[in-house]
Amino acid sequence: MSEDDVLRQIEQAVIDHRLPPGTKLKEVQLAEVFGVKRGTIRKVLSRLAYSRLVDQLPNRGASVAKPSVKEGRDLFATRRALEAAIIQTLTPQIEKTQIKQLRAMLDQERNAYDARESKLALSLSVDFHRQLARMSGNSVLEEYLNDIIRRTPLVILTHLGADPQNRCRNQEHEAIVDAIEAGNAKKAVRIMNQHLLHIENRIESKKEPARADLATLLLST
Amino acid sequence: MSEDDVLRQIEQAVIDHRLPPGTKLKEVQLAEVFGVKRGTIRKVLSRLAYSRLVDQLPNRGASVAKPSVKEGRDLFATRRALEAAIIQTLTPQIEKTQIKQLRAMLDQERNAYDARESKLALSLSVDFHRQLARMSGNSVLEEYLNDIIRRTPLVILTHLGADPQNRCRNQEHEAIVDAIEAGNAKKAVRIMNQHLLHIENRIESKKEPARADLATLLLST
DNA sequence: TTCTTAATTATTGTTAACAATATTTAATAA
DNA sequence: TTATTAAATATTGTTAACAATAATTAAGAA
Repeated sequence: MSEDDVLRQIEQAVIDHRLPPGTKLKEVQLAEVFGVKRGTIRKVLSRLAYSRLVDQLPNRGASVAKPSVKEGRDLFATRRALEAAIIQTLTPQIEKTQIKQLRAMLDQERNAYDARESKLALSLSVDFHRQLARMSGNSVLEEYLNDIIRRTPLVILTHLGADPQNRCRNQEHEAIVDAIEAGNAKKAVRIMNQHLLHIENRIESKKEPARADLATLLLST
Repeated sequence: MSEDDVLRQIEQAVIDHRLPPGTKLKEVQLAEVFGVKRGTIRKVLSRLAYSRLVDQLPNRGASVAKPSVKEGRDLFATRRALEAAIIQTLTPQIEKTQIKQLRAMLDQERNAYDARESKLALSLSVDFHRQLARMSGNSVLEEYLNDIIRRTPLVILTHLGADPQNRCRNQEHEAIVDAIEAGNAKKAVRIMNQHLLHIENRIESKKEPARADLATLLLST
């Protein structure tokens, strides 16, 4: 199993919340599980740390990251900015064949939904956002959006749990493509913003978990 | 010398174009130069590769990245989107003391310019952009902007050389702060866009260096 | 010469042993 | 008991030797 394989496996385990936030990631243990040397694991862990999926402390190893509510909010706000830029770039230049391709993806997504294939639907829904980024033709926008997309499940999981409500709605995706096809970038951006805010607001409304501030806790009675 | 020190030194060497794009970065050589073990260099190189400052090919080592014209364009377009988001976030929430702080930075910047302290002026000019990001309070926006800022000198150097024209203009920075202070985010964004397009268009106008496509080269006579 | 192949050298990649640090357990004293 | 210290264990970090690959040079054949 290659370094990239190990990376993907751990990433997927985080997304599927088989590895909940805070889980300690021990090097020898992981090396045994995946049948690779410890050096491979060390490289993978530092890559995951770079993309903020794990926290690393010197001499104390790595653990699955626990993004704060603040980080979650900031992540979504940044995502809105990037997705808007993607739509504004894509809309005036999109080709008919690309519209068709997007429609085909939405059909698949809808089918998965209807068939209650929850996991597949989620994955296709993410693919839709990735595909818009790809079609924009701006590789840097694409790169950063993918980065954010990788970080998003951890935020949602940490603060909202695996509630099926915390997902993209298929109709909104369709409305976005409609607006793009009509050449109405502003409208597409507006729907995208609503679309993201729909999830974002659920985080927003959660309180930051009470800081473990001993002084406050003891004096508050 | 620590790992982070080595990273900074190499980064600075790239910015100062003491290490021009394409320069091979050999591990033992670097290890000797900085007086560290090869392992340290290997970690630094993979970090630099992650942030796209160096290219890494399996079994063929690392070299200073040579971003394409396309990548340069994409980078600037993304930067405009992020800087716009930063201004839009910052403008409605900025405090008087922060305005003062920005003004003080601009004074320093102007002084450096007037004193022909070219290198210092450039560095302060970059700090201005960083500071706006910081003040926005969105750590993810800040993180991504810093990423882009790190990549920018390489793009400029590769495609425009060390021409002093390729720099931020102090007056534009002042106009941006004026608009922010007036609570006019739209205007601030407009100026920021012009500001960035001023440099961006110089890349834009350059042709992509003729692809070393042998077939074309041979058949074109 | 010019091309091909082999040998040499240089460079990157991997590994296992060791070192340093953190964590847990056990032992002792109050 | 509880707190404190010491020992044992577990975990991460570093290193130097080795392996694998690439690049260079030398040698030989056309």
